[in-house]
Order: sequence, then C-alpha cells, then structure tokens
Amino acid sequence: MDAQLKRGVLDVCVLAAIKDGETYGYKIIKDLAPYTEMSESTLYTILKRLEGAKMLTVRTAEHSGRLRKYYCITDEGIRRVEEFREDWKEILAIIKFITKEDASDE
Amino acid sequence: MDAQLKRGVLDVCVLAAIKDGETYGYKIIKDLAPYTEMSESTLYTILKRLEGAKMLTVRTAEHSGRLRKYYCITDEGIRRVEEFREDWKEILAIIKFITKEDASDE
DNA sequence: GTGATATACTTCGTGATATGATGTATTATA
DNA sequence: TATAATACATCATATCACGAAGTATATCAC
Repeated sequence: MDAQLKRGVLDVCVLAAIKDGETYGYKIIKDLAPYTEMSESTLYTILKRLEGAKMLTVRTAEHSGRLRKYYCITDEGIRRVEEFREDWKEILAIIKFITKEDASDE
Repeated sequence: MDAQLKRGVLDVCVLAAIKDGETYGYKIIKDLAPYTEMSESTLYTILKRLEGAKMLTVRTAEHSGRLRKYYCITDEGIRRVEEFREDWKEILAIIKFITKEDASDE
C-alpha cells in the first residue's frame, strides 16, 4: 500500500496497540500484522518518537535472558488518540468529496 | 489539522477536483476549500507531480490578459482514484482497530 | 551439537512530500 | 491610487515510512 497514505495513522495505530496495557515492540508488530504490516525499523522509530513526545513511558526488563522494553501509554498519548478521532471526521469529509458518495460504508 | 494525515489523500483529492472537467489551479484551491485548505505551494507541487506521472494533461491558454493552465485528467489518473478506493478499504480496517468500533459511521 | 528460525532491539541512509516564505505579474475594486 | 483578488512559480525545511544491515540470545529440528 502507498506509504504516504499510512502517515498520520501509524503512530496512532501504535498508541492504540499499547492502550490496553503494557506491551513491547516485537509483540506490537505481531498484533498489528492482521491490520497493517509494519517493518521493525518503522515501529521502533515510531516508538522512540512517541516516547520523545511523552505519549509513552518505557521500562526495560529482562525476559528469559533477553532485554525487553515495555511501553505504557500516558494521558498525553490517550489525548492524541482522541484528537485523531476529531481529525478523522475531517478526513471522512474529504473522502466523501473524492468518492462522491458516502466514504464510510464501503 | 495534522499535515501527515492528509498525505496520500491530497493528490487524489486534486484528481477528484479535476475529474468532472477541465479546470485550473486557482479554482481547485477554491473548490477544495470547504473540504480542506490547501496552500498554493502545495497545490502547484501536486499538479506538477501528477502531470509528471501522466495522470493529468495541461494546456496553457489566455484568460482576460492572464495565462492560465488548464488541467484534464487522464485514464491513468482515473485509475489512480480507483486504486485509492482499494487502499482506502485497508485504511478503514486499520481505523477500526484504532477506534475499536466501526470507524465508518462517525 | 549444529544449523536454522524466532525473538528483540538499533542505526543509517534514502526518498517522498506538505508547507511557509517569497517572488512575479495582471486585473478588479474601493 | 492603493488594496485586494487572481494566477502561477521556486526554494528551503521538516517530517517520516521503509529497506538494509547489524547485534545478540533462545529455541527447535535434524
């Protein structure tokens, strides 16, 4: 799929994957796979970005000999998802214009 | 609105604006304004890109002393819009995951 | 026991592209 | 006659998805 189309969706997608409870990078990729395939480089870049924006907190812990980084969503992160839902309404209006019919039920 | 979210939508948006018949840059901006505000630099960049991709044809004509560039959509451009509709279904599936409910009817 | 595969995270470079700033030039309007 | 509207162009900048390549351990099949 066109990479450009995913922009602005992927970071919220990652937040959504973390929303339900602490998780880690590798698992996020597997969890999202049915919806969208995301390369490791993409995911870890996004995680670092979200962490920098204080939308996630991180703790490192050992798990069967390997180190894992566990991520938690913050209030800021939750706000980001809400904000997205608002923006999404505008996008739907644009799509409606493009398709000249209700973009939603298809 | 988040600029990233518009990526991948804007070029198809421009194609959609041209789809119904020959038009020109300045008019496209005005026509799209109710749906999404687009700066001139953005629009003319997109038009040039679409022209390069053979999704548009251009002719220059004088109109009340000023030069105007009139754009027409090509079969290739129409195909792009169709393709977008396919990609869009995938995006809707992702959004469904994010919002944990039907993303369409909202 | 050893080679393949899965797990887990990192870094770097590249290409695509939206947008602000700025410029040029003519016409219409107050 | 100044201001706004029309109309298009160029440049620099910042953001970001992704492939490629790397590091390291664990597990499983043969």
